[in-house]
Amino acid sequence: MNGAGVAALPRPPRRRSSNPGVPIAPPTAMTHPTASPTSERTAAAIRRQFIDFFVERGHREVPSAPVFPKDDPTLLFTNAGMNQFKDVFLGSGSRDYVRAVDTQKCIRVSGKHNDLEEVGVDTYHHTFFEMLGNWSFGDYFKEDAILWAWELFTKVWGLDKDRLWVTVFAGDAEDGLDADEEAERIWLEKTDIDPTHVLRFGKKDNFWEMGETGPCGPCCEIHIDRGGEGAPDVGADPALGVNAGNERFIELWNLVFMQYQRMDDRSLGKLPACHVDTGMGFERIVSVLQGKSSNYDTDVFRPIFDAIEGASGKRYGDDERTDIAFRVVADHVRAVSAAFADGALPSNAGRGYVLRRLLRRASRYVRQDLGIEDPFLHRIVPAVSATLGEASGEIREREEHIRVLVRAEEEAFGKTLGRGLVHFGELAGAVEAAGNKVIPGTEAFDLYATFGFPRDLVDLMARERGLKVDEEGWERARARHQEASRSEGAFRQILSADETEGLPATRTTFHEEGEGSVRLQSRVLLWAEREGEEGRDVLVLEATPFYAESGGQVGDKGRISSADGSFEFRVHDTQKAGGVIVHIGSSQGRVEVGAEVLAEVDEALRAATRRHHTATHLLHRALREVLGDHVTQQGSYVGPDRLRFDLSHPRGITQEELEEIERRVNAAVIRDAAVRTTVEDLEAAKERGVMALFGEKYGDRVRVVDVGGWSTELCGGTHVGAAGEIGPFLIQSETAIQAGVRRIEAVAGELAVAEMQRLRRNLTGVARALKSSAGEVLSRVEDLQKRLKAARKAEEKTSAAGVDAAFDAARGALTEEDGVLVGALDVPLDGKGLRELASRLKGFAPDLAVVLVGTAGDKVPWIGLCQGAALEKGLDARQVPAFVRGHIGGGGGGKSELSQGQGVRSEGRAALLEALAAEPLSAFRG
RNA sequence: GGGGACGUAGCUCAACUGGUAGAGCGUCGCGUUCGCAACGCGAAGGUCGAGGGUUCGAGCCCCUUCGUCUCCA
Repeated sequence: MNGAGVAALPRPPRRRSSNPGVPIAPPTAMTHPTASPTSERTAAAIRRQFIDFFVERGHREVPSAPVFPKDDPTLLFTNAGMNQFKDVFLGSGSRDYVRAVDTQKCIRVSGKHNDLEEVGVDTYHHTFFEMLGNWSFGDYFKEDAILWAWELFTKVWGLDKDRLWVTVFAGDAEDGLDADEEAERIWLEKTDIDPTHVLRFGKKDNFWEMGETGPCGPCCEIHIDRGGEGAPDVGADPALGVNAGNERFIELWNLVFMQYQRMDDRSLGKLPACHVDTGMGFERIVSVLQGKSSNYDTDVFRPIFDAIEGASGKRYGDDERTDIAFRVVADHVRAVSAAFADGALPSNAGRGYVLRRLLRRASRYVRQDLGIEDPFLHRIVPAVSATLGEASGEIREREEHIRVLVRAEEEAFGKTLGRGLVHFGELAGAVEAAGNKVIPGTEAFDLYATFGFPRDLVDLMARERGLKVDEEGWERARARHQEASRSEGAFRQILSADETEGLPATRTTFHEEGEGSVRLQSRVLLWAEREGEEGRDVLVLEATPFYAESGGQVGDKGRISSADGSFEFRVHDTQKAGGVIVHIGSSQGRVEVGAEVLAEVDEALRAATRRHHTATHLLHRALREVLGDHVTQQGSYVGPDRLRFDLSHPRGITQEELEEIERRVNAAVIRDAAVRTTVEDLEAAKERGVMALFGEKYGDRVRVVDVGGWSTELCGGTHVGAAGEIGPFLIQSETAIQAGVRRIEAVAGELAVAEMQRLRRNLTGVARALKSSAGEVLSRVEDLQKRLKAARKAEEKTSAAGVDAAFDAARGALTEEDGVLVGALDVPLDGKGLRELASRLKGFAPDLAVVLVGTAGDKVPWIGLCQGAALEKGLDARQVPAFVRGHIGGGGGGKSELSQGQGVRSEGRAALLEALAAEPLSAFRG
């Protein structure tokens, strides 16, 4: 996804390699060359000044959205300020304000503008950053946006006009768009900018699109010339100046004017309302205002570097290698701290996997370049919390939780690394043993694909042993792996851009009292069949009683039908697309837009879900009471079939604690307190200590669900009327899902009864099988185990005695032929006994050619033993199987010294022994 | 979602092309010692993650499944 912020992000020098002749100016002399920021120029002050500037101009200050969007699977992380307003731009959602200002926490780990491997290596890439932005939703447009930006830059912050450059859209023939002369005129006529500093650029630089489809429009970028050698008007030079990809001219602010809508067929339509979306990279503006050449030299990072210096004993600025490590650690710990604070967890898939990779990358730099093996990153978390806490209170509040997660990941990485080192040792040893110097690429790649070793680490380890990695082989293996891993596109929008156009937010009635909460007459606004996708048709109504998946509660199921029976829609799932509720399911018959239909939620399922939802609140409360206040919700699932609750807790929950939790929830149910739902101001609710979930985005007016004053929580889900409706509550399992995070699964109501009956059935079944009672099962099993063990022991003893006896008998039964003991023995031993007897015989005489025939049920195990002089005479135990098979079937095999097998026709046993007795050595000859 | 690797004693790991499941650490007992550390001797401890298949025979091969790690998307 693209965003206004893309342009505001530090831009990699695009033409660095292809155009090495471009002189990169040393970014030095600046407007405010102070060594330490004055109080007006601290990062915190700058952030405040931006927000205040726009608040004074009628903007609502809104908090940053979580760093990853909970309800938008198309987006791994929030990567631009506009993400949280996407629904407004699409027209499917609305706000009760038309001007907003904020600083948005963003994470970018991939994409054309950002390569993770570059972060830290240079001095301006980040995975985590803040994006300052002001917004207009159908309110002011180009003139105000441009004039305010100019005022903030030149009047409030006092940036030198001669150093500022502006770009406007030059038009595009393919899209039939003219240049943005309106914006250009505003710059030239209404500001005092040097007219030669206004430049036109094409679609690539100055036309912004949200995605493949959707709102879009021209934009203006404000760049600054940070100075250096050369003429002052070098900015207009396409090879040297603005947008040329150098470090002298950097972009500060992108003002996007949304006025078009890109349709499915790539054509452009007019947007009903025009919006303004701006983005300014916070870390970068701070570096400019503080007169630093790098974002990392500002007080955004200094306290973090102090912490790294304190913990590592190294100093930033001493050495390029350690400097890179400093920047990587600072950046990555910022990113994961923000994500963990919002409720993300490290894992091996999706965004959790990205976070894990960030931690491992940082951890690797710590090991390689700071030379520290012990867990280190978690010690940096407090400094991150101190610097980011200002803009993101949840990081400060959850500092301890973040530390636990970071530390656990570091330790886990240490383990994986250890296993990989062993593997590498074997690999390198094999290469050396073969007298080679090159490690095959495919096998080296295994270290990467299986143990997570980065390429440079493999190279390093190889060099240390005087080896190198086969470059081409590695590349081939990588290409193969990538090919094999490719899968079809995963995410898709529920509704296309064309379908979304003009759809108002759906009115919902599931919170209403009585009938309307599950049954409602309404009009069809959209109905679309999905060719080739069974059960994925979509239906949108004007109003609906269906609850769309949100806050862990699953979407409702049910049916929507017309009165005359000509149309029926089975709803399998309900989802939200912005403010639009989308029913997903399968259609029978046809329906027109505007037709009246009856929407009916499956009440039984809804009732079960309600029980589980209210039970989840009670469980949350009980967990905090029993385990402590560090317990926070990490995620949840509330469905008709069960409830799942993930919580932060550093260790396993004991049986006693689980029982106590279960007791407290059930006690609350028995008290049968009324469940009261109120709608109040978010701030007021927080004031009185209502539990809010981290990472959850709330509007200004929130629903508070209160169960008997015992549990109060912000929640938009559906609940029972009184606690007693929940019925029995039963915890089914408690497991670890991540370090520091436990998962509880439970059921309530009829399902709990069914579950208890199932458990009882199992227990009584076991008791019956043991001819015992439920109460005595345990001691009975313990007793049985004891007896079983004793019986096994006894059996072993008799078997050992049997071997002893057979051994004694064997010595007498064998005859000597040319110095070799030969013979066939009929012994009452099973396979295992035979092997023991064989090993004793081996030690008994150096020269042997003996066949042992045992017995085991209806099978006939046997062993052929041949050693010493017998081998020299050309006898071979490998011949025995064929000889034996002739009499008793089955098979077998082995080596010249010893072969073994089992016959399946015991009736041939006597004949076999007879044949062996007559001519023992024939079994060993071909 | 797809590819790869790993699940063996309380812990860390072995076990050749299928042929008697082992080592180190830890635990327990005995001995040496006033005691401890250390050492010596000995013992206990295993559904080889689970289920199915191939085979005379499976920890090892095949399939399914669960868990963990890892890469790609």
